[in-house]
Amino acid sequence: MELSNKQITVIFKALCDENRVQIFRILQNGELCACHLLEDLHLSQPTLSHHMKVLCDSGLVVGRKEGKWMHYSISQEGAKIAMDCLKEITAVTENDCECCNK
Amino acid sequence: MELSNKQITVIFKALCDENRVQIFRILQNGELCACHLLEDLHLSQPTLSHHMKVLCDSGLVVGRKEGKWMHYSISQEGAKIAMDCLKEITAVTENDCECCNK
DNA sequence: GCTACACATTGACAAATCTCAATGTGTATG
DNA sequence: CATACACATTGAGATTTGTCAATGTGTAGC
Repeated sequence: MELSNKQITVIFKALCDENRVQIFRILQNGELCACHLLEDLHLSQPTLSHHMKVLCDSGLVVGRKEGKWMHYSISQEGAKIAMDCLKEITAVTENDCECCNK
Repeated sequence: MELSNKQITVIFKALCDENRVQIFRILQNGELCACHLLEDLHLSQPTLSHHMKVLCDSGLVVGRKEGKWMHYSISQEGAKIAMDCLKEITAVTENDCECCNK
C-alpha cells in the first residue's frame, strides 16, 4: 500500500499535539467514552471533540457509537499502518552521496 | 527511556508537512547536501533551511557539516527512537471499559 | 412531546506554522 | 582582503491550528 505525502501527514498529525499524546496515554488503559476522557483533560468539550476528530482521521483511534455515548479506543490496525509507514519513510538504500566523494 | 508528551510531538512534527515527507523520500537514496535537496523541491532556500531545522530537531535527520556544505541524512537511531515511541504510545493493556459494561 | 444528557458543529479569536525577501555568517578561492 | 558560494537567521505576511462559548443533533427517560 502506497501512501501519498498528504496521507502520511494526516496520520502523524495525531501525535503533533501534547493533548492528543495525552489522550493516547489515557486510552492505553482501554476503550473510553468522551465524557470520561474529558474528566482527565483540562479541555473544553468542543476542544476534545475537535481532537478526537483529528485522531479518528489519522486512523490511530476509532470511535464506536453506543446510544448517547461515543467510545474511543486505539486502533491496532491503524497503529500497524503508521508503524509500516514510519519504517518505510525512514528506510535508506545506503547509496553514497554524489556531492561529497565519500 | 521515557519521553514527555512535548518531546513526542517534536519527533512526529517531522512528518506533519508534505514537503518534509518529500525530503525523507529524497534522502532515502542517501546523504545529500542542502543545495541538491533544493533542486528537487519547489521551495526557497530559507524555507528549506527552516524545514531542515525541524527535521534535525526531531532526531529523524542528522546534519554533517563539511566545509561550506551541510550534508543531511536520515538517522537510523532517530528512526528507531520514533518507532519505539510509536509502538509504546499505541500499546494497549486491553482492560475493559468501565462505562460500557462489555 | 418535554427534558436532560452526550457529543458534534459553528463562529471567533489567539497562537503557531509555512513561506519568501532581505540580510547575516562562515568558508573557500583567487 | 575581496569575492563568491552555501547555508542560517530575521522579519513580515498568509495560512493553519488550537481553543472556547454558543448552538445544533441525536438519544434516553419521564
